[in-house]
Amino acid sequence: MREDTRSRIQQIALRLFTEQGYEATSLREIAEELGVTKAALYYHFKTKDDIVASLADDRVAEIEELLEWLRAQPRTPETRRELVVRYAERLDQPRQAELARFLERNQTALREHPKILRMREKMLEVVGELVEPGDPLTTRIRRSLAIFSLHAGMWLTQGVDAGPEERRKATVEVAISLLES
Amino acid sequence: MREDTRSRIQQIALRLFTEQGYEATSLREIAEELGVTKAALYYHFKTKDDIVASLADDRVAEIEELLEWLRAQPRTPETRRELVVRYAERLDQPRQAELARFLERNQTALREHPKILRMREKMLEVVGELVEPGDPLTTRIRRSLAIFSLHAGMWLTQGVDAGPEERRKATVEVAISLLES
DNA sequence: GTCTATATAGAGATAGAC
DNA sequence: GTCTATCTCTATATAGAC
Repeated sequence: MREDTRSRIQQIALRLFTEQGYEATSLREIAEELGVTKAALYYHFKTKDDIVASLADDRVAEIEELLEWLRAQPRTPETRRELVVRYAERLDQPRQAELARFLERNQTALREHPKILRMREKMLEVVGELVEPGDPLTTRIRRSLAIFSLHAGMWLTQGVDAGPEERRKATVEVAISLLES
Repeated sequence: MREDTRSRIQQIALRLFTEQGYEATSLREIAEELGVTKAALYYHFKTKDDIVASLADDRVAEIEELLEWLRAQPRTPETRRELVVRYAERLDQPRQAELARFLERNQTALREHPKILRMREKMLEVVGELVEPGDPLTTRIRRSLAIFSLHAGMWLTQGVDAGPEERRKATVEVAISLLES
């Protein structure tokens, strides 16, 4: 039982956008990998932009879910640690990892996309929940960097002689240490 | 006494590539801002790719200079701190800042560009000089993150009620703290 | 060193048949 | 839901005059 075509388009587009870049990937390429013609894509998505929008939606939903959870918790060090762990877990799912990579790597090309702006806002809100108004600037930077480092973590340890699980654990450990002070 | 056209092309291209993305910026736009025709650009640069190459060269040269200095020093905590300070100073020059932003934001579009590959190698070499073979994985991550955080620093503190100098100082402080352990 | 004019290619998108 | 065929636009790049 194969997946519906719409999902397959998203999946292939996501991979190609991530590998080659959004602008550098044509609808022809996507169609070819899917084994259909360009015109077929237009039945499922009104524009190329719509494909991006559908992808960004998934990521925004994930962040919003985390944000909702976060706001329902007391603002304690334990909550912040728990957020980092949850964030890392979500980011560890292959689909979310690829989505995040795509969105990071194509910031410029997508800079004015409404869905991307919304995602950026949501991320700022997450970081906002991690700090108090009176916190020093260095604390703000460190806490933001905690989230940021989860995205960078696997990249930073590439080429190191260690398994993915070990690398993941080390990344989370560093992120958590960035929450202190 | 106006600058030579070649430099002006680089300058305008760098700004547009950074603002809009490499693929999204056409030679027509660059020529228009410069006040000449597309054809004139081709006198100064053989291809669009050549413009990128000339830009990347500047950045690679800067990193290589730092790397040379670094390799001439003893591998001590003091040297690492000094590197972070020097790196931050270089990154604080407007041209290097813009170059770095351009190269970061267009990683995907430029992923196979020889000059970009070279730059990535050089960055890995810098990080390599900051760690010892026996260091734990978390140390590796933290030290890499120190450099990384200098790039992210100003972005992470955007919207915060603090002057650029204060933000810069705080960023360097966090970066240096990441070197410990 | 910059121009006009043009070649060539590929993009996103649509119409209408099946 | 997918096809063929085609429109329109814009891109990189080049030739050759001035």
